[in-house]
Amino acid sequence: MSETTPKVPERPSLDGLDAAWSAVWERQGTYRFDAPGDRAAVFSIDTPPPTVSGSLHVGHVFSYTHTDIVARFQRMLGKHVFYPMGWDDNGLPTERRVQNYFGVRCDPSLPYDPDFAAPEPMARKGDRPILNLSRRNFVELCTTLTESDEKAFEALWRRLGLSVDWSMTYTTIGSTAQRVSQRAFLRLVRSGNAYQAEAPTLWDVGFRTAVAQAELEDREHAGAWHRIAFHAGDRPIHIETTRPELLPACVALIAHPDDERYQDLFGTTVTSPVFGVSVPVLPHPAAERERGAGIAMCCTFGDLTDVQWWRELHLPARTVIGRDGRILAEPPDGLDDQEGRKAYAELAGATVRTARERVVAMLRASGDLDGEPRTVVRPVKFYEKGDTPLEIVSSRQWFIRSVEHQDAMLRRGAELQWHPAYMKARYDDWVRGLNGDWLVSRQRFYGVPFPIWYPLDAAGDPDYDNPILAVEDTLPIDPSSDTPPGYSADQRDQPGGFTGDPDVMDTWATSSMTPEIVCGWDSDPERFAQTYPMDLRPQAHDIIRTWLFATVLRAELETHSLPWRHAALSGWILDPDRKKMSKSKDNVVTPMGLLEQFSSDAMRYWAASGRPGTDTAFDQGQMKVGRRLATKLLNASKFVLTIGAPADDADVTEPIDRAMLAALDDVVVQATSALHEFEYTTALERTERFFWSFCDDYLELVKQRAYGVTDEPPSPEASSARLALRTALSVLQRLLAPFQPYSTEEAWSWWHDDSVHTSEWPTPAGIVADSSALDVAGTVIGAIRKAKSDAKLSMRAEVATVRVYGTEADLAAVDATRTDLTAAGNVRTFEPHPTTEPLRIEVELA
RNA sequence: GGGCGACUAGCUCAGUGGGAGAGCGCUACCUUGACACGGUAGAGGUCGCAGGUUCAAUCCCUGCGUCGCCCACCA
Repeated sequence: MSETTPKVPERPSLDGLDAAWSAVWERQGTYRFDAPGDRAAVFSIDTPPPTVSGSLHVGHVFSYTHTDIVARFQRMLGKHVFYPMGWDDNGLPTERRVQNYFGVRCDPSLPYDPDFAAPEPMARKGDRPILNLSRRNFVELCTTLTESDEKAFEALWRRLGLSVDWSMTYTTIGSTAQRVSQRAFLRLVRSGNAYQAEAPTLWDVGFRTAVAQAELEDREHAGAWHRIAFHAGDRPIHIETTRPELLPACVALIAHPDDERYQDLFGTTVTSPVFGVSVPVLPHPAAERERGAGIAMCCTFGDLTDVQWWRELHLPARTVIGRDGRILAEPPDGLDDQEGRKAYAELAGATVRTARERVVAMLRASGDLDGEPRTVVRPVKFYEKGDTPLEIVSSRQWFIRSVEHQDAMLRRGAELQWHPAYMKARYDDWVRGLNGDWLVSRQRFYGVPFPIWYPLDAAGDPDYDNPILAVEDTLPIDPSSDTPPGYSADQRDQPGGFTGDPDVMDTWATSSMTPEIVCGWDSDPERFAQTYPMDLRPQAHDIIRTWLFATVLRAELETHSLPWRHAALSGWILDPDRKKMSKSKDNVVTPMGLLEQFSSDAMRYWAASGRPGTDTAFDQGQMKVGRRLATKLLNASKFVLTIGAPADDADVTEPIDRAMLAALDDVVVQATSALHEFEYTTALERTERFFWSFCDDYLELVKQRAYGVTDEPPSPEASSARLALRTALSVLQRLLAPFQPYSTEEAWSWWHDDSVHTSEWPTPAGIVADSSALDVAGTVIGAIRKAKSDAKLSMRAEVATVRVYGTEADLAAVDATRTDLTAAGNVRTFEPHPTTEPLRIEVELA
């Protein structure tokens, strides 16, 4: 670091610092990554690319600050910090936002309109008819909107002071991400780790796409138990169901093998009411005797147990619900009864809800509804971004093998260093509970397409068993517009020609490749060697089962290693009432508004108060405190720097000065070790505590001595104080720099040419000193202050006598700091009284 | 049903096998040559409950309670 003659403003202020210093950092490339040629000298961070579907909220400010604190610490340790930013613009959230924002829908059957111009945003939902767009026009619109969102995101991050290298920014829809994602996928296909299958899959009828196990969530949903009679000859067999509309999809009744009530029925058939379909009664151990009537209606498909029975008992499929969530026009095979077909015709085209009402009416009319439906609220599976309950439909989908890698995943989880450590349990739970391979295809538009085509046979049907894989050199490709090798463009969708895979990949299938994308896995071997495996994955704990798991899986499959050494999980932001921060509230309190109101340093201070993994309350009080700390640092710096320089040959000689520096050494050790463990909260707390006592006690005590009688030349005593003050200030500015980059940079700039953020992290100076000078002086000045406060006097009030009762050591400490105490307390005389008792002070005011 | 975490002052949270802490808020006071976006002092807690281990437990062990979350089940 290069010290200069201090230039301190008349009245330091936080106002304007954010804009001024962000511009300087950008201009000077302060956070630019330069490859050192040595992996050990790099600290690489796998930043979470925030979803671009609206705006960032205070929760983002919270967790991204945590990462930045670590990045700044590592940079000051001398590491070359590899810290890119990404935007997750690919995927459903963007599509939904574009649909709602512009009032449009994608219709892939429409032709591309090259002259299409983006419509004005809708003022209110539904204020004009929905506009249908071709896939390509729709994708272009998605790109337009995300680009403007990303600009706003970057502006916020710069304002917050994230020390990312903005020259390395990536997007998950960008060509690099597409290429990496497609290349990795092709390799998985070749190695057999990706495959396609026609299978029952969880399906969101709102978005009309398959979804993965990881994207499910349970929600409390109101329904009703219906007790319905099947018929074994004249004998009614009652089942209970919450989904009577699936009655025409029933393929069997199932009871537990040991259930005495149904022994005589096993192997026989019964007839469904209304629809008159004959179905077998079968035993299966997954049937629970205690639940409902103890005998279940197995349908195509009501839930995952139905799928299990269908599979294990080799039952037929009777699909009645279409991909749009409506009852199919044609009745399923096996529904042959005339009356039954008539009944079905009344359901065709109806929504699930309407169909349910109609089936119940039919059952009531036929006398097969026993009693009235009993309402019940029970958990139902939803797609986490959807708003209708999931259905299960059979469809052709791509999967990535994960079940067979379970053990390897558990081993990787154990290798990874978790912060906090207990978060590993969530990962283990998830891996152990995997019940199927990862479904990665989505029947959507704005995403990375599968780099795959299928030959069409003479009848024009795709040959799914012999997919045509794209050539890796040509990636990224879009099979809906690019032509596969060996074919010409006019053979598209023609018998004997080819067709492109219509689907796109799940967002996680791309974002699980972020380490490979940013480190140059397939494009920059040199960078890859220097940055991968990465050092840190910071992320929120709610996406352990998705992002974290998927990234570990992909790294295992591609590079047979962990993608990073450490995972740091941050918590959520809660409302002051401890509920998860609500959207409505968040719109009122925007992050940019808060940054403007409190300053970036203040917001960062609040963020730093949330420990890793811990949910934290949104607390403007903490922001005020952070602002106070930043202001205090400016003022204390001004004071120390304007009080005058120590003599050239100055030394820290006074016991109290040495004691202060020794205590600071201790703080440096503690803060450093805490930051190494990602315990930034502890580091800040230790530093801050020292800083306030430095200002309120030490500084007040040595003030008068530091001023000195004359400035030229300063006395050895004055020099000792001045040198100690400057030494401590330098250390404190650096200790606080990761937390409060703006105020520390400002104050540092008053006496240095370089940036505090590229200066060296402080190390202990190795000062050995008896702490009693500082401790005893603190006790004495405390007693003096209390006496004055009790007497409701100014702190400047004169003290006649201070009587000190204490051991020889205590009295010696008082003697050593007598000059400082006399000046700071405005004391006339000290009277030492040797005792063996603990230190006691009597103050006699003048 | 299984698991993880939390429970300490009115609020937000540190903390340690031996003295119960910080900040905010509150009360009173102080404009002292960095700072009123400041300073000084004060009031305020049976450390969720019950057992156990220990010379000693807020801390370790067991059980329970409340809250939050994760996973599973959901005919």
